[in-house]
Amino acid sequence: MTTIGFEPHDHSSCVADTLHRAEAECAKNGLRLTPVRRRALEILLAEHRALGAYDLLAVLAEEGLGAQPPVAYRALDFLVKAGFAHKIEALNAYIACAHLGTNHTPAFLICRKCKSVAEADTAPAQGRLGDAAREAGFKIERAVVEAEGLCPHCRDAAA
Amino acid sequence: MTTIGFEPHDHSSCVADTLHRAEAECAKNGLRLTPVRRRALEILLAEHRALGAYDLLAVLAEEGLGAQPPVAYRALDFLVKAGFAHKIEALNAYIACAHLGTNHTPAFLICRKCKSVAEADTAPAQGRLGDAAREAGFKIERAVVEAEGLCPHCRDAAA
DNA sequence: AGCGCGTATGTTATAACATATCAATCCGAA
DNA sequence: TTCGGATTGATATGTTATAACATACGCGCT
Repeated sequence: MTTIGFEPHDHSSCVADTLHRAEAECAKNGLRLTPVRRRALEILLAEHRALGAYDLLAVLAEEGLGAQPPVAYRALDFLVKAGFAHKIEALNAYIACAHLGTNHTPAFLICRKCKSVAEADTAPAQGRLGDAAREAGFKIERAVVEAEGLCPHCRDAAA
Repeated sequence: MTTIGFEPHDHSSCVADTLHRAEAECAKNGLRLTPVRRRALEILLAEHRALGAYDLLAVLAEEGLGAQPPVAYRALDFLVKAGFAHKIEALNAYIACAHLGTNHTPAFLICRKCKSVAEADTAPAQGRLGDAAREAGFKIERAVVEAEGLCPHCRDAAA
C-alpha cells in the first residue's frame, strides 16, 4: 500500500473520490452522512494535515453548522467510528482517512515542521510489536503507530 | 529485550533499582534530580500503570511539594526528556521507564481493562514503519507505538 | 562578602481538548 | 400515524496543558 500525503497528486479528485466512497459505505451499512458529518469530512479532506476539533468547529461555525464543541466531537466521532477519519493521538487532532474502503491499520508519518501527515499502512500487529505482544500473552485490539520527523520536503529544505 | 509490566516481579527492588540508575544518569550528565523530580519518579514507579499529570499533582500536593499544574508538568517534562519516564499518547498519561539506562525506543501494551501498561521494545524504525518511511523519504525522529487490548490476566478472566 | 548568571520553583491565569446531560427534532419502520 | 432510535441543539462542566511573570536557590568569580 502506498503512503499518501507527501507526494504531489490530483487533490481535487482525491477529495471527490473519498467522498464518493464514504457515501457508498454509508449506503451499504445503513449509516447517515448528514450535512454536518459530510461537511466535516470535506473540511478534513481539504488538507493532508491533522485538524484539532476546535479548528474544525471554527469552520463549521462560520458556515452556521453548529457552534458548540459537541457538534464537532459528534461529527468526528462518527467519522472515526465509520473509518472515514483517524485520530492522531500524538497531536490530539484528526485527519481524513487516505485509504478509505480498504481494511487497514493506519500508521502515520507526521512532519514536525510543516505539520503535514501521511498515512501509511504497516500492519503493526504482524510485525515486531505483534511478536512482543504474543510473547507477553497480550491480545492487541487496536494499535497506535505514529512517527514524528521530517517530511521529504522539509528535510531537503533543512539540508 | 523483555516486556516488563505484566509478570510478577520483585517490585520494591525494581523501584529502588530504577531510582539508583536515575541518580547515576543524572550524575553522569549533569542533571539535577531535585526533590520534586525524584518524588515524581517514585510516584510513577509505584505502579506499572500510567498516571495523569493531575493524578501526580494530587499526590505531590498532599505532600506539600507543589499545588499548581506547572509543578507536575515541569517534573514530568524533566523525567521524559531525561528518559526516566514516557508519555502514553493514547491515554494522555505518564509512566516510569521500565528499561532505564538502555538506549531504547519504547512500545507499550496497554490493558483497557485493568489499565496496566507494559513496556516492550520493538525498534519500530527498523521494521515496516521504517520501510514505509524510507520509501516516502521521511526521516523518523521519534516513534509512538502503543497497542491497546487485554493483558494476559484480564484475557484469562474474560474467557 | 557581594555580584552575576543560570536553573528551578511559585503563582495566577488561561488555552486547548473533551464529555455529561437533557430537551427538541427528525426519520424510518411497524 | 405513531413509536422508537438516531440526530441535533444548547448549557455547563470536566480534563489536560501551557503562557507569563515573579521569586528563590546554587555556584563561580572578584
